Amino acid sequence: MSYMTTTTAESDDGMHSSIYNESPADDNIGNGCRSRGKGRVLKKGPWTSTEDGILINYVNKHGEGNWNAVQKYTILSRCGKSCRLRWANHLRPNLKKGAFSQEEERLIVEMHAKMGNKWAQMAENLPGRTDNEIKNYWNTRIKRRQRAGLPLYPPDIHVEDLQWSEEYTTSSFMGVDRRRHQDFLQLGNSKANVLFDELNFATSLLPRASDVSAMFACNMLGTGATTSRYESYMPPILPSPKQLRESGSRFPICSSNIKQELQYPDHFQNAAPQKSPRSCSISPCDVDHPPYGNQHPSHVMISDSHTFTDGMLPTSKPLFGALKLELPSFQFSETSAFDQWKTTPSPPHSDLLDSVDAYIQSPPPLETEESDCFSSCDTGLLDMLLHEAKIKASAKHGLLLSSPQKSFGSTTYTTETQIKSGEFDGYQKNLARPEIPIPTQLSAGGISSENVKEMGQVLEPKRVDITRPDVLLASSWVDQQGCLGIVRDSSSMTDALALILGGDDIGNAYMSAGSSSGQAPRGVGSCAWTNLPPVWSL
DNA sequence: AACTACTTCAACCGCACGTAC
DNA sequence: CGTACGTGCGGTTGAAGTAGT
Repeated sequence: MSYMTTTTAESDDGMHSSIYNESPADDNIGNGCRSRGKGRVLKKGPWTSTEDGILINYVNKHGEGNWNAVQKYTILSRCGKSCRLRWANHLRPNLKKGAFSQEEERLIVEMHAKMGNKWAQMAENLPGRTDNEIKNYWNTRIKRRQRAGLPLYPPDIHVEDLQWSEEYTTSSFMGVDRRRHQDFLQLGNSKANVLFDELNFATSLLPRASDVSAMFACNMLGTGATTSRYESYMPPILPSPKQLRESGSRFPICSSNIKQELQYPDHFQNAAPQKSPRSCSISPCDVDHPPYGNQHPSHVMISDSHTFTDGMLPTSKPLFGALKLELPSFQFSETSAFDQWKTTPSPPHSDLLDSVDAYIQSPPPLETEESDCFSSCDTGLLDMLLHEAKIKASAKHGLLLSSPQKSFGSTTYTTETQIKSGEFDGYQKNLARPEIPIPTQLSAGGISSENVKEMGQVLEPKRVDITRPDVLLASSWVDQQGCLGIVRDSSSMTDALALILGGDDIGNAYMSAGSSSGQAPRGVGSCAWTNLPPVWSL
């Protein structure tokens, strides 16, 4: 960075350089980021690899939290908030980068319907995803929908659901956050009964939380997780880009009858018998593929009349749009700084995106015929039905024995304890990389349980991805073989090394790791990040 | 190739809350 | 009890990238 200079300083991290900010933004230190400590001017703007390394080192040494102390203990001239943000959004282990899978998108839509712009809470339920990521995704989605003149939510999401959930869900169903909890405690009697009902509702959900955890586990497994009942949430068949393009096709609505059978996890169906209108879910065919008929009486149409209130939506304008139909997450986006860690090539999906553009730009006619729906959905629905039956049978045999480690809304579900089936053995062994790339043709062509089983076998050898930074950070070490020529940011990394290598232990370890591979020199940066010894835990 | 429009996303900002003193 | 500080959250911004002309 042009505004970076290095001078000499000392820190207890043994780094002998100081980073000063010559950015013109220096004088614009905001309230939340007051310049403190060592009389430094706090740097703003994009983070460099050097800074990342320093921060990672700090966290490994001192743990998360106490972010303002970063300035004290390192040469990093960033405010605590900035450090926390950087760590949380980009550096912490087990972060999942790349496009959202359809399952994740579905969850986001559903959660947004339930809680509104509670990005942090949503992130808790999307392991590896950050609130910022979800927020960005959602905002993008809204823009798309606005442009396309499409409803924000699939029509299955009831207005009542939103009203209810907006008011209470975050403190009952999705976990008690600080602010809502206070509201909860301060509620007068007028709301107490209602709230008590909701609490019962929420409580009734908890015993079935294993289902939810399984859902998330499946999400994390990223395969559509065919052994999960929640596979039924997935659109059974994705139209090919060509189909989309040529037909201006939409994902049809599945009939409400079928929805009743398939769309609801049991805990949704059973949880609120007196509040059935509040059930809030999305049919398999609806997620991101909104039908365009007004088939549901409570079809949510965001309009200027503020159908949504309480800031449920960030805009009062019509919120419409179609979503891109992306393949399941491929861990790292093309633009991610970490994307070069991936060892498997991204499947081409530009066609798919193109098709979505076409899809967006050519909204289908309003009339949606059921026959259309079934013509597109029928095979998928059969698959779903069959598979649903399988799932239920499997579940009875203890296929999904797990239970969440914490309540639904207050934790990130780990998958380790959730999947006991032998069918998931492969996944269990590779939890560090829960998202398994799905070949385009498979994901786009519909996934049956058998398909995914096969996929699991086929993909098995690739599951251990020791090149992922989060794996590296989470695990203690990756041997030299982990250096696969992956360059995180070779130029800046070189700078980083130049900075870090001040004769300190870290730098030495760093250097030795990078140079001992016995391979032809690729440049220091090319291996440095993959060859990190347990240096970050020094 | 140059320009413009649009999209994406990292980072910032202000505010609210919790905690320590 | 009041204040300062640390942290987390949601909204917003703007740079970089991409697509279209």
